[in-house]
Amino acid sequence: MFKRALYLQVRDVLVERIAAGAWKPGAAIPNEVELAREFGVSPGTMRKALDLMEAMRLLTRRQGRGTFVNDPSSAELTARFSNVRNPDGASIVEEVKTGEVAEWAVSDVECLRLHLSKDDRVYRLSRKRLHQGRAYMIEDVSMPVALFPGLAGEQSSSPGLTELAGQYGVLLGKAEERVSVKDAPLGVAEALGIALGSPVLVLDRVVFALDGRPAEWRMGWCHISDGHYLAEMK
Amino acid sequence: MFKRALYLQVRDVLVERIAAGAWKPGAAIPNEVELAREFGVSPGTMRKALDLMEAMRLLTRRQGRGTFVNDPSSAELTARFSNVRNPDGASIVEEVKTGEVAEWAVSDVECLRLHLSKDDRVYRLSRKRLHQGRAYMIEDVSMPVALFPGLAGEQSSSPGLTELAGQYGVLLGKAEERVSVKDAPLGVAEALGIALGSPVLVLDRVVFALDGRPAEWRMGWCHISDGHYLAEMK
DNA sequence: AAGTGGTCTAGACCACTCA
DNA sequence: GAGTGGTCTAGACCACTTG
Repeated sequence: MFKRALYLQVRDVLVERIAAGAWKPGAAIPNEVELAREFGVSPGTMRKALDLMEAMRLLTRRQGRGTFVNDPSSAELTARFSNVRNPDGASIVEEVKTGEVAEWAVSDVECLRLHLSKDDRVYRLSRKRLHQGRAYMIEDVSMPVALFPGLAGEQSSSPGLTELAGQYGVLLGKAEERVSVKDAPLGVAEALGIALGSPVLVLDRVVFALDGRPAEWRMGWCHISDGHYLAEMK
Repeated sequence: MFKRALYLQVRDVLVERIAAGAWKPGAAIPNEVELAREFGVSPGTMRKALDLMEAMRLLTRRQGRGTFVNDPSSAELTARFSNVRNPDGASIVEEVKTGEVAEWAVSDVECLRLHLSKDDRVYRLSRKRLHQGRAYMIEDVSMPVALFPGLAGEQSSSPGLTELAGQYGVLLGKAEERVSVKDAPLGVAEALGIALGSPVLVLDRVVFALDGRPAEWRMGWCHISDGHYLAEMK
């Protein structure tokens, strides 16, 4: 018989509580000893559970103040998966134009990237990112219907992934991005205002939820004259 | 008066012990209670220090067996900073041709990337990476003389950074890589066997030691027909 | 059976924040 | 001064590996 560590069980309950919205972003949660009493575990065990949640970027603890639920749609957490940078290394301050959301049957690539079956469905939309009035990236985005049910009907122009994730109780974990160089096809070249066949960075990214389910697949075609893509490795 | 946490002080001593080679890669270190006794701290404090070192990839602990020093030149730790991948996502099995090592005065870019002063000196070398007999990347590498004193004299064809770091007691931490697209200049095009002006991925990478000092700057020009650069974000 | 790391407990005291 | 998280202690017992 397999016995899951107590601090992991405690963490999972607390994570679920945040995903369900029982504790709102920005709010303080009960202090460590109180939580330990509620769960019937020792303070050390509760502390270890909270340590893990801080590492998952769900909580922020401040000595003398308390423990707070992070806002997943905060600038910091939203920028976490955007690696396009200015020459000086700063994140690009940008304007985003989002197209309409529509529901479709999955394509083969979507099956692969989003770990779906042939008969699953996805929402698709496209975006254009501008910097100083010039388009520098266009994106095709796909999200599983299963994770964001009823998305298409609700809002014609969708907010970003992090806002959606917050609304639907999907907690985001890691992302994987495949970067390559391709010649710009016609639609891309027109949208970015560059010559047909100019080389562009192709950014093929999947964002995963904390439980490992893929939450978003995005193909980006990016033309930055002076900037770069920044990868950090630990 | 500022008091550094005990477990951090303990960790620093242990890290220094590994850097100095007092504990060899692959060897087991004393068990937790013995180490705790030696340092005059409680087992819990020693455990926290060891936890941190495991997160720094310096140690591996195995329940029932013991705690072992990681080999920094192992395949796993060496591949950590190489993000070029095959279409199937696997790391490219490769052959490397390394040029001669020579000592130079720093250039402006080296000053910037390696955090050096105008009058510091660096070792430079170049490499060519082959896959199935074809060159897919050429690299210009610079390393501070201060971190690897006497490198040029010792060996004409240098081993990789991870081996050097092991020899010189430099423990590697994180890396930052700037990725962009450029037209291949003459030397690059010739070396890679592509047309002059073909677009290539430019990989501008700095590897940092655990203490934050830059240990290596590498400019790579990479042409992969079907593969990609893989970035993971946590 | 002996030895290791992994988990869990139940406290104590310190450092910081804020009213 | 009251309340919070951060550190530290000194044990106990469990799960796993090896001889």
